Amino acid sequence: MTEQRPYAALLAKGEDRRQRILTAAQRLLKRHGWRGITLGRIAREAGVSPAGLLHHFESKEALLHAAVDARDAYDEAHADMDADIIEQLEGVAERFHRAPDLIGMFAVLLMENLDPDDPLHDRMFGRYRASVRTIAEGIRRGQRAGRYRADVDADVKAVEIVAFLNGIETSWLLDPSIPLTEVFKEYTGSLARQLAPAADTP
Amino acid sequence: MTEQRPYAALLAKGEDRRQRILTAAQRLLKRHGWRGITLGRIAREAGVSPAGLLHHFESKEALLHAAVDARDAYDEAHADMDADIIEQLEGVAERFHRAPDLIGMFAVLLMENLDPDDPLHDRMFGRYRASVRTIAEGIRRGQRAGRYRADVDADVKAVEIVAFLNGIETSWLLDPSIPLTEVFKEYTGSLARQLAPAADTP
DNA sequence: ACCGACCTAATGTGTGTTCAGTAGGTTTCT
DNA sequence: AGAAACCTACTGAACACACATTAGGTCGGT
Repeated sequence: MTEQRPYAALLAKGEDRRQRILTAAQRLLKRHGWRGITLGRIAREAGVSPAGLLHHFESKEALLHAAVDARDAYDEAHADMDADIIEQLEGVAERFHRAPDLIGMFAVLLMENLDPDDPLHDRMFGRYRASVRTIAEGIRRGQRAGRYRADVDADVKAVEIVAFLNGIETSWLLDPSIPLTEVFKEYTGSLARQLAPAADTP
Repeated sequence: MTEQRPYAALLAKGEDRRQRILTAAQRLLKRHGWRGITLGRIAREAGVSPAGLLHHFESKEALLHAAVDARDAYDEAHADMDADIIEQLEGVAERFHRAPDLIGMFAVLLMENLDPDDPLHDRMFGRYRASVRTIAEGIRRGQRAGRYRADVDADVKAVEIVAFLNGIETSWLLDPSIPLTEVFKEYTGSLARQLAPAADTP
């Protein structure tokens, strides 16, 4: 595979570089945010000159969007819609370990784009709203099916859940030594007990 | 009170200006973070020139620390140590509304100082650790007193609680229209049910 | 003479971006 | 077949601007 015609090899090299820039950007964005990182630094980590980086991404902002696109693609690939939400939540912790940069980058970017004028504000805001809506919908589905008790306000609970997810992400970024898996298990466990219909509360 | 000797009035004016700079800084920090805001902008909002601002605070970083100092002072004034943690948590929502800038600024600054080289990293990290420790201690105290069931891991639960607090702060900054009070009530309620000893779980 | 509270103007540095220019490979026109 | 035009993947140097900070000055009060 690695022996191709020279031009194809050239293109492959370019694509490889592009990927390296992107992953370097993700790692650095996670740590410093997009205001805290410079094109030069990303370029250096990827082994290119700043101008070389701009050959692949037409501006710093374009690179930023590309990094977020990658996260979107990752999520879309791993979303198992119509599974039980509690089961889904249990799977989230694993994703933290599997794609730490992609996940961690997000919480940082969210905080850097609170203002409507910020470049990613609309994407972030839309994403937040979508998360809450999806989770609320999942709860309601469970309630209709009788799997969850009906006296829980799905919208309020959904906001709580998203808050926990964002918060644990933050804590984990600040202090990677926290017992991530246990905390997830604890939270989803208590969530399950809470949503369970009267009978099987221990 | 406003009619004093001229020199005292001058000093008071200076002190007033300092306060205005500080509160302007807090509001802007909440929205843009300290990397996203310029001295000039803060100065303008406070009605001073950039150089005028630096007359009161010797550098941008000093201003930042002063803003965090204000938050520390606020917290110290409102901490009712040795109250039940769940009751304490219930009071937190109210603080959000009472001092939105002071509170909101914090979550933003936390995210901007993840790296050990960042100027506020040590303060933020120390604060995070202290929060977790305090809450865990509160849970243990309740367990020893028999008010909480003993089979909950206090350290893990404390991490969860802090994550929720940080997360809800984030959500609220992004979307101030969320039902903050209800979400707090929901979370503290489920926490109470979970920590309650066997008998009175509904 | 000295102080606090400022201001305007200049300085210097960091940084995103642009501007040629080089080295190779490919397509197209004659 | 051979040259001209064009492509991708870059680089080094220069540019332009934003922004924190400094220097020096003004003004009123002690």
